[in-house]
Amino acid sequence: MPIRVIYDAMNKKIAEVPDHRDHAQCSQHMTAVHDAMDILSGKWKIMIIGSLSFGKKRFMELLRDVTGIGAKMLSKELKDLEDNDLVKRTVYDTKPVTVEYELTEYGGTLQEVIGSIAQWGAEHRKRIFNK
Amino acid sequence: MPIRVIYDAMNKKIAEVPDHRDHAQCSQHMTAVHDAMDILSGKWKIMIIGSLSFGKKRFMELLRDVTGIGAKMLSKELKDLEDNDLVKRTVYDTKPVTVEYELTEYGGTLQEVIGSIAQWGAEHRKRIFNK
DNA sequence: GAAAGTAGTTTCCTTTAAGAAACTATCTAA
DNA sequence: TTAGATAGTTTCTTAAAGGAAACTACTTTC
Repeated sequence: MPIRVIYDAMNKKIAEVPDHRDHAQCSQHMTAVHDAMDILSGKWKIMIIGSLSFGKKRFMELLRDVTGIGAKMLSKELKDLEDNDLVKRTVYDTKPVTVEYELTEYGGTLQEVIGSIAQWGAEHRKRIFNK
Repeated sequence: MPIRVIYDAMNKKIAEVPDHRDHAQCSQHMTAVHDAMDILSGKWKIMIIGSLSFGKKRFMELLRDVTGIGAKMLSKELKDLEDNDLVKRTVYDTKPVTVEYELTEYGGTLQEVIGSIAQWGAEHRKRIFNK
């Protein structure tokens, strides 16, 4: 809990109290961060979204594109993304079946966030290398 | 690897080739994301930065503020953040010792990123609840 | 001299994330 | 009829993250 310091008229500290105002604001912020990180954290989700931002992809294409991922992880991550309405899965009744994955419009809104993360990461990398 | 489709003058597909252009661009993007996520991922780092964005804090204060964290994790995460020049640790020669943690100027630059994550997270939460 | 506060560290344990390999089921082309 | 491609699932195993509790070492206050 953040502390709020109370001063008197002479600007002398008279008390420290838990700052519920800041705390409420801060914990709302943290909840929001947590909600987003649930979707962004882990080794693969951002890469999958990144790959899909280039257009529709089939399962096997993603398996090739997203370097290093295995079928199990890909399948699990795609399910998670679908559950969160970020990715749309379409099955075509061809033989053998074709399944296409694409970003939903909502999934597209993540690109801004990812962009902001990437931008900071790029600056950070520069900084580390020029040390 | 993304695929680039080549069309002839009649706009008929004549070939599909691996798109190294997109791939190079994309993988640079991914590296940047990865660099940033190294710092942002995990259960605690963003919360610690969030707490420190309200001002300097001492170890025990952080232990109370960052709900649920234990001393071991806090100590480890603070070291990581210090190593990355995001947090500054100052020891005062009082008895018992006082140690203060604060965001560096560079650490402050993360607030924008975290803000963008939080904003998306807040919208996401609304969306989930209004379903 | 015991209790409580400072700032941690150490040890042991559990949980979660992730990966490798084998397997299912269906279909096509050689 | 056998190999290869589609889109996965299942099982087994390892690696990494995280947590609880006890412990260090020092000092002040009761």
